[in-house]
Amino acid sequence: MVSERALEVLKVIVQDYVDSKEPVASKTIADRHGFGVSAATIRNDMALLEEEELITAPHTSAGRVPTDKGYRVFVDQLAKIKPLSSSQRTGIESFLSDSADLDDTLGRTVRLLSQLTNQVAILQYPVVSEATVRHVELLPLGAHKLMTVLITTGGSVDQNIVECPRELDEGVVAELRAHINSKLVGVSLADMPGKLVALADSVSEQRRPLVQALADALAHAVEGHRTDRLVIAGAANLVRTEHDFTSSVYPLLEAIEAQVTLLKLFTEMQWETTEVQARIGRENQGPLSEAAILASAYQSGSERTSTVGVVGPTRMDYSNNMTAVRAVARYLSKLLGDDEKERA
Amino acid sequence: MVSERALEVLKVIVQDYVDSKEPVASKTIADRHGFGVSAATIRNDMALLEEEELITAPHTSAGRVPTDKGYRVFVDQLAKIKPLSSSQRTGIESFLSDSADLDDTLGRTVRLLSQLTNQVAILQYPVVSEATVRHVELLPLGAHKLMTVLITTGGSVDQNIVECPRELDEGVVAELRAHINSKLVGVSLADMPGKLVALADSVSEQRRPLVQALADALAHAVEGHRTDRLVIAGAANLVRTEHDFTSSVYPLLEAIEAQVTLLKLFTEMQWETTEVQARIGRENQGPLSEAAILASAYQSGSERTSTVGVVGPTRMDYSNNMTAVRAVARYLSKLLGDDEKERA
DNA sequence: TATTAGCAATCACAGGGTGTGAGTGCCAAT
DNA sequence: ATTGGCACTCACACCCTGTGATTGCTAATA
Repeated sequence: MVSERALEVLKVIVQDYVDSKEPVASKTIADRHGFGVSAATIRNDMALLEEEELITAPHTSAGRVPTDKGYRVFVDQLAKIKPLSSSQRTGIESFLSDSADLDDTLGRTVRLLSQLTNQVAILQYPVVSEATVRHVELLPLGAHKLMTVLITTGGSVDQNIVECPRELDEGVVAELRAHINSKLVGVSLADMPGKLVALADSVSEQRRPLVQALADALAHAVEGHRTDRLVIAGAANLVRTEHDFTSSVYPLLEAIEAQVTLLKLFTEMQWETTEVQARIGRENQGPLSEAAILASAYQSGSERTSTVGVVGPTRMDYSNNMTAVRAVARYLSKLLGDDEKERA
Repeated sequence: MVSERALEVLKVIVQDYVDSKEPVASKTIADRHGFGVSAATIRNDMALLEEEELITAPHTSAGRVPTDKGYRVFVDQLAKIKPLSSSQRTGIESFLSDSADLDDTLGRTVRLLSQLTNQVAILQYPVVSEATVRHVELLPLGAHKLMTVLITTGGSVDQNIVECPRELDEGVVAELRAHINSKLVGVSLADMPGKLVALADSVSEQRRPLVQALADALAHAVEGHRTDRLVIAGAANLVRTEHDFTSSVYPLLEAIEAQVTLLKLFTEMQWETTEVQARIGRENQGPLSEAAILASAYQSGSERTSTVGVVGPTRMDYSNNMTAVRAVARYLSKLLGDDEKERA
């Protein structure tokens, strides 16, 4: 078992190392922090911490560096979530004031988080699967194309383009629009697949091919709606901190761009325990095994939650970044969770 | 003036250097390519090319490397736009088959271009400023929020959220919706600002604050619509080719993410001359001065064109990449330019 | 038992010297 | 105009060494 002081030593090592990027020596600790003990004593504690695999020495005559496990203990037991600095506070508040459209808001938010943390920021799109259909718009694009627009009570808008075999006139389109809306408005997205099948059967033989195509397009929109997407900002920060990764950042950046790995990770996370979760180094498989991910859930509708977070090297300022992630998640909940009133 | 053969030598130097990343020696050229002259002769030509600042020697006993000017001559006079390889052709064709919604199509396309070139691919959103308003939808989000949805004949959809001072019931919303649509449908985006001012004056004193807020939101949508956006894919490729940049890629990646530099560049480009334009190295200011940009215009509506291209190190396979950029631009023109029929 | 001082041992790293080889530049010959 | 020959240059890799930082251990101490 490690002593109380040994844990303090670990804390100091993490903080110093994150700050300086240099392995931390026993002497430095004894000198700079008020432990009131000599370097030799610190060394004994360090030997203990090393036995527990919380720190490691890059080579014989170097100071110590935290291991993944060391960071984990730091995050779980030692890191205090600092209050926001005033500059961070004003940054967030200047965002609160400006309420533009959803895409814009999410884009700004993720860029804000990236700037607050100096890391790559990741934001999962809100998913509102309990939303219902608000309106379906049909929109002719030339003589042979029709655009479907699906608007849901969740506020999302999905567009699809459908090729039409025959020429269309505005009258037919208006008629179809009215018919489709009468059948679909109020239907929940979960029930859409069934209703869409019924839709094609509800029209005359002659119109069936076209309506079938429209139904497919809408089904595609519902499906694409379910499929999560990520908004990413600050990828340049990965390059800036490149030296913190032993291998190339290429596979990491590639994985972030491909999104699938992170989406999987976000889906698997359990939010019962803590507000901000951390995945550190080898706790992640594959290309993320040299990175740390901090993530927090935000309320994106009445029940569903989505995830927002940052990705960076394991050598990052956990306290500061966890604070920022939490603040941004709360901000998003406040902004998007309001809809709850509507359904309550 | 440089001789015909000297130009051939330049061509070989560019090709070899792009391929091997090593400075190209006179002996290598004489050996590997069928010039039928000795290395000494090649050296004379190389001295000539160096005088013209088309190539340069990194140090005394090294081969030669093309300068920015050398790449320029190569691109303008020597690079043949190769036909697409069969794998490239099948890649593009497998995309043509799948027509989903606009965002999805653009996203897929830019990822395709990135894969074809192994560079960062950039796609400017289609802008259709001559579009007119097709429909305006109002959508209550809880008791105090209203979402405006602006649908244009160009097929774009913009959403905005408006805070309402007072409670709203569905009847009022429906009334407003009908009124706003009666005033705005058919108005071109260019005329929108004026019409929106008139809109607020057309309602009763009591409703004016709300309608004014809605008008502002729509104005914001029109404005945001004009503001170009970029879709980016394959940023990881910049990291992969990092060693080709003398300074860090950080400022470059930052500039690409910030978009403004590239948007400015795209706007300034003149498309009368060639189908694919190149901007090489120091021809660009600031963070792009070590990069090369290949870009081509595509038809995004009846008159307006947008731009698609790639960004990479100056040491890139210009022939192949120009081919890919041109092919993708043509594909997009075919896909989006169809609307022309509608207006003809 | 916990702490400390002292000291030998280890090892990364930077600095300096050196040799090698690749490639050029130039000159005289063709 | 082209070529063979040769001296010259210079980056780079290699090795060697000294230095300094830091630890681990041991014996003394509170």
